[in-house]
Amino acid sequence: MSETIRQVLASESPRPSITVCGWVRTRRDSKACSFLELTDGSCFKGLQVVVDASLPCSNLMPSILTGASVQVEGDLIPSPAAGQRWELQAKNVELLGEADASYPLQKKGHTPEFLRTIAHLRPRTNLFGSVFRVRSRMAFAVHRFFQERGFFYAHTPIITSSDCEGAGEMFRVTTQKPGSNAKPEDDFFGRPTYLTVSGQLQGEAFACALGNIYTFGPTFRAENSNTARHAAEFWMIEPEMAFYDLFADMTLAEENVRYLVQAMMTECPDELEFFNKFVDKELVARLQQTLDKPFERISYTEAVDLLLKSGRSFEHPVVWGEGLQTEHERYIAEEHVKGPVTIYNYPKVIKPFYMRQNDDGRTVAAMDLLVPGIGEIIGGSQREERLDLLQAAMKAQDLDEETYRWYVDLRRYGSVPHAGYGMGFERLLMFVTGVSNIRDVIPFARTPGHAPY
RNA sequence: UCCUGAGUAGCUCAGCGGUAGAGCGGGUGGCUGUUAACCACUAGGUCGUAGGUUCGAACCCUACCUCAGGAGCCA
Repeated sequence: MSETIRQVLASESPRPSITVCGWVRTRRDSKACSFLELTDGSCFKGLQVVVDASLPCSNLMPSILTGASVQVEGDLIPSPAAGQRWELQAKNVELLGEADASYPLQKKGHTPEFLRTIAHLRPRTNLFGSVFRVRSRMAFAVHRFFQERGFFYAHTPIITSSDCEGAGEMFRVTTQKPGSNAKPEDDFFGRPTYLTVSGQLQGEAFACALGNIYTFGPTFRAENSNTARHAAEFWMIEPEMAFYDLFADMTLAEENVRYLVQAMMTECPDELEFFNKFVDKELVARLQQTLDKPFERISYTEAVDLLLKSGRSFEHPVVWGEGLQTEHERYIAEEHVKGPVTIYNYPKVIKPFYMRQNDDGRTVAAMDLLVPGIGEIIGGSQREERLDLLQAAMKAQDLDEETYRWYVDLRRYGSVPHAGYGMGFERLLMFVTGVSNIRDVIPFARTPGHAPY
């Protein structure tokens, strides 16, 4: 049975006769021996394998090029040379799978853009191996955060007939043939159905039964968005809490981000060091500051004021009642606050019907958590729990109450104050790794005109 | 979808009207307990696609395709 390189490198003492499998990162030949740098994805570091030229298997060396897969049997000994603590003195090397000179991954000089074109091979690189190990760790940390706080994991549907208003264009789900004129009533579900853009509405039903719940699953948006921060398929974390108001919601969101940053720093030190060195030299400082300093909170109205008083000329004018533009959000997070900031109480005219109306009559209890470099990483709100006000908001936004009957029922029977938010998992990963394009934190990214794998 | 920029060797790029170049990667030889090893030689290109201008186009013009950055939409 072979061991992972992660296990081997953690050894406290030399160990005879172990077996390791992996891919050759590079081979260097010397007079008396060859050096293989072996990685198996189990950790950031590779294992140096030394193959003595006198071994029968050394005649394999010329065919062991970068990318080849091998199984090595040998003794783990302290490395006599600088650069690594342990090395594997090979007794036998078996070539499992050759990689010829056309193997696209070389020892240096690859751009993320090129690696995107070989998404099936890029996890073998330092950068993407690190990203996807971190992705796994962070996903587990998300569950831990909520489970430690007594939240229940709710599986809201992927196929849905309800449009979570304001969340964006939806992908249609149908079994009808292309070009068919069949009515929705004749389709598989007897009504138009879509891939979910949010589990929030169903999440509210579960929060109003189990108390605190969260969802964590794939989400789909058919927007023709071509930016470094948008994907057509992404993973979203959506907690929903009964008896929470907006401020409790914001506090949980802040703790959530901080917990995950802490997890990144304590659980992925090798990857963090690599990202800080090669991807974003400010990363560690920025993450540390996220832990050290409390997040600021600024109301939308205060935000508009400080933008107007900033003396900065923005491309888009700052007007109360209109959405904050990216340049405005960036100014607030990156220059004014210089750290994570939550903006809350937005004008109701720019927000969806389910957000709770404030007493001023013109704002709703909504919040966005912005982080430097990424922008919005969390968007949430306290939900409108008052039946009459919810119905009025639906009417004002021209929504058919019949479609949302079950949702309105939650206000009809034992309605309670409740709140929740959505956190973009990939945006979180961008924040904790410093990787600047969402396509590089998803294994096989889906964006407009692009789903080749 | 809009704006801007870029597509030249397997990869990263130089060349910007007059014989297609370098580094890395590959091959051969040398040297060496090496560390993105090193030295020498060598193979490798419809210069994104299609038109056009010109005696002559990788280079100038037009359209299209692809990618990137910014914007909108949002997580």
